[in-house]
Amino acid sequence: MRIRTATDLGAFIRERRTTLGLDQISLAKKAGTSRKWLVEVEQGKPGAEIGLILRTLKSLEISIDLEADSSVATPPPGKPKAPDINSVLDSLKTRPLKKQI
Amino acid sequence: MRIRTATDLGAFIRERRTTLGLDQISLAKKAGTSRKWLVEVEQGKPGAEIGLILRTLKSLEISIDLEADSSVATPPPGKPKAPDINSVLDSLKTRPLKKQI
DNA sequence: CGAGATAGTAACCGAACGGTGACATATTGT
DNA sequence: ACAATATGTCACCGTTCGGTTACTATCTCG
Repeated sequence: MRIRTATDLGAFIRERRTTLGLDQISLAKKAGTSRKWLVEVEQGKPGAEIGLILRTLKSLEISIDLEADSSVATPPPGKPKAPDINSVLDSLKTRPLKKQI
Repeated sequence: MRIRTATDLGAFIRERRTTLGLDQISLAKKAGTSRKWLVEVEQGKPGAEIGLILRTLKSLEISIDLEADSSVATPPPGKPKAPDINSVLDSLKTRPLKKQI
């Protein structure tokens, strides 16, 4: 996926996370960060630095591409995980089942 | 170029900058940042946030690719710039003409 | 040699970040 | 209905970041 903004980055991370069947806590722990930070990134909040990076690359006309290494779900060898239909649906809906009022 | 560390990122930015015949001040101004920050990034100093981003993407097995949009030097239309042989040499040497002692 | 340009470095400082912990909301399963 | 899980949000706070402003070193050109 071509990344242009912090929102792009957040969307891609979230999509990949749900596809892998991970919750925010698990990923935060894996990455050595906090859930708060992950929430902000997934929402596209441009932290100071990432904003500067994106602007710099733009100034240099450099494009950023992110790619999930293995097609759909490739949990680290040894952890089958079996993300069933639910996680796939989640990744499609990003969680719009909220209230619908 | 496949980006794996902050050092990769810095090297790529610096290479692209010199290829375009820009000095740190010009790029910093273009990107809306400071020369200090640019120096640190080019040296591969992983700011807090970029480190987290890289770790997160790694945790999700996402790969990052950077690509200079136009082959060699494509200054924004209207600014020919004409980077002569010198900048090309610079990009090859990264500035090892220092002292050589 | 001297002037100019570019890059690396340092100290200072206000602002923003990132972590922690708690709470609210929403969805799922029993 | 209830508990459990997951996400979003908030306040607090220590740390670090990023900008500014010097100063130095190196290289180039006249």
